[in-house]
Order: sequence, then C-alpha cells, then structure tokens
Amino acid sequence: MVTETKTDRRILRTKEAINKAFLELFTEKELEQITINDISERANVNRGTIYLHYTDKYDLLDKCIEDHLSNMFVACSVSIDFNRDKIDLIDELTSVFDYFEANFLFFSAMISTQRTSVFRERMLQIVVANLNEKLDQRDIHRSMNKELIVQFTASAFVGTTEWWIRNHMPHSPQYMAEQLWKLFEKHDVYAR
Amino acid sequence: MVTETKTDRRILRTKEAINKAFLELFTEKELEQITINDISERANVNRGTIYLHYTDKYDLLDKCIEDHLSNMFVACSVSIDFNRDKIDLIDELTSVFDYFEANFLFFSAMISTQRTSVFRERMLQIVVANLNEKLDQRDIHRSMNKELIVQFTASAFVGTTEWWIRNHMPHSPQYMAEQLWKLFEKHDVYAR
DNA sequence: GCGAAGTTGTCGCATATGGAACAAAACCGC
DNA sequence: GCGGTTTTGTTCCATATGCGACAACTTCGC
Repeated sequence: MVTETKTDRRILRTKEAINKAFLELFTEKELEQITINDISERANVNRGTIYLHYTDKYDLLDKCIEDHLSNMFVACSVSIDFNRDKIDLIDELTSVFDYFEANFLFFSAMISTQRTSVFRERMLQIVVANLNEKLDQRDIHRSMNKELIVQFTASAFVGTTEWWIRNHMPHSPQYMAEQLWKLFEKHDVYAR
Repeated sequence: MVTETKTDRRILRTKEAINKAFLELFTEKELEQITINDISERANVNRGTIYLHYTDKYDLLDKCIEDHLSNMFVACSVSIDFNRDKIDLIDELTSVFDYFEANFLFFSAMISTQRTSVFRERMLQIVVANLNEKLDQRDIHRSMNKELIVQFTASAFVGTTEWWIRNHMPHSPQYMAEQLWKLFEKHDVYAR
C-alpha cells in the first residue's frame, strides 16, 4: 500500500525556496557562516517558517542531501523493466550522470567541504540499497557473494562519480555511463 | 506624505509568481488561449488565489502592464536632480533603455500582439505624465507651447522605442540614449 | 442539436505562513 | 573581561493561501 497523501502546495513551495536559497549560500560561504537569517532573506520566507520544517541548519543540510539523493534515485529508476538488456542499463547510468550534471552546483558544493564524509556515506547507502533491490529483481547471484558484489560496485561507482565531480565533469554523462559499464562488465558483475 | 505600508511577503511572492507565469504563457500563446488554470498551474498557486488579486485575465494583463511601466518609471527617475546637465539626462535615458533590455521578453510580447494599442497608449500616457513633471521642475517653456513639446517628445520616444523593440534591439541602450538625445537637442526642446 | 468535458467565478473552512515580540545565547570590537 | 550587536528559538495572533465543492457557462466532438 502506497501512502497517498498530497502535501500542501504551500509546504512544497516553501521547502523548495529554502532548499534553493540554502544551496546558493552553500556555494558562496562555509556552512558555519550561513545564518538562518541569510536563508530566510534569500528564500523570501519568514524566519520562523524555517523552524517549522527544520530544527537547525545541520538538519536542513541533511534533509537537503536526502532530498537530492532520493531525487537522483527516482530520476534513474524510471525505466525499470524486467527484460532489459545492456543498452537499457547504459541508458539508466547515463540518466544518473545527467542528473549529476544538471545539479552540478549542489554536488560540487557537497563534495568540496569538510562535511564530505556525511554526504559520501549517505550516497553509498543509497546506491547500496538500490543495487540490492536490482540484484534481487534479476536473479543472477551465480556463484558470487551478493553482499560483496554490491559493496564492490557501489564503492566503485561512488568513488568514480566523486572523482568526476571534483574534476568538474571532464567527460559527458553518456561517456561516463559507457566507460563505467565496460568496467563493470569486465568484472562480470551484471553480465548475462 | 508617502504611504508607508509594507505589504505582506506572501502577497508580493504570489503576485510575482503570477506575473512571471502569465508573461511566460503570453510569449507562448495568444491571450485568448490562456486560461486561469494555465496560469495557476504555471505559477504554482491555487486558482482561487488569482481571483483574490485580479478579476480576470484582462485585468491581470492591465495590471501587469501597469506594473512594468511603473517599474520603468522608477528605474529611470532615480537620479532626479535640479541642477542637472546634459550628461545626467543621457544617463537617465540610458537607464530607461537598460530597463527595456532587461525585460525584453515582456515588452516584446506586449508589442507583438493585437493588444499592442492598449500598451502603447498606456505607455504614452506614462511618458507624457513624466515629461510634464520634468518640464514643470525646470522652467524652460520659453516661447514654445508646453503641451506641444510634451506630445512631440513623447510620441517620438514611444515610437522609436517600439521600433527598437520590434527589431530586437539592434543597438545598445547607451547608443539609443545618445542618438535620441541628439535628436531632441536638434529640436531645441530640452536644450539650455 | 446534445452530452461530455473543461472553464469560470465564488463560496466555507482548514492551515501554512507572516509579522512582531521576546529572552537566551553567541558573537563581536575593544 | 565587558557592553553592544547579532543570532537563535519560541511564542501569539492575523491573514493569505490551499483545497474542495458548487452552479453557471463555454467549448467541442459527434
């Protein structure tokens, strides 16, 4: 059963404005320098309203990360299809990198700060969960340890992505997807 | 006495969103094709809320025009100064054209439709009012009919501006200001 | 022409947000 | 260290907006 509660339009608008403002500020100054005042002004929202949704700026940062990562997750698992083949998977990978590219500012900001580790860990978690689900859907454990496959693939993916972002995305999403796919294929993880 | 009432942040936000959405739609379809539904969706605002501020889409269009024109007015009369000279006036003219340039989409949309006349008339009114005020401040009626000066200058200004916008702003605001100034000067309207 | 679907104004009520004030805490310059 | 300023949470009350419903009207395919 899927929970089917539409959230009030005002809430969505407000959260979006706050997120946007926070992200902008995040690319301009260090987290410690950002005040709730800054955020409320930039977002054109009453200061009190921010406390209605977030306990403090750290909570805001966490939820911001959570938000983007789950968006990414949604953006990439659009085309879930059980009889897919290699091409499909490359497409999916490409759409993930497209998402990164479209939100370069956010990811870049997340990675170039002391708080990187929080972000990286959370991202790893998400990817691991995602992979587990996929591997369950297709039944290709073979002789290999599933846990190990997941950890291997996830770390490789997150690490490579981080490198890609840190270096200002020197390749196109398409290219990244293809290259990564080849590497995964080599390790006989997803290959049929 | 200046009325000093701050309007609620929510109202400003809402109006801005509606204006923006309406303008976008205006550049995409004919006014008749635009529904209140369209606007509310695009602006991410409840349909009823629109009726809170505008009676219908024609009212919205009018207020939208009014808004932009008064903004333009404000943007250009920043530097009102009684002992100004030629340079000041060129600067002021330039800032007007800057405003047009910055809001190209709006003005372009306003001019390329059947409803142009409404817009042109209103703009003419504004410019005439503005000119009257200026001419009153400086006392240079000389032997000429003030009414006539105003009408002449205003029509010339509005017409030239319309041409400039219609042709996708082929010259820089600075250039336009200088050229227009020279023309006015030739007709001995403002010259000292 | 007719019925279906969409649009328009307009309600009532619920609720998210604004604004202002406040005390406590944190952050300054000196 | 100390006084002034800024920031932080929190409060109460007012109000703008959301949501859903409604009847009247228009649009449009057939």
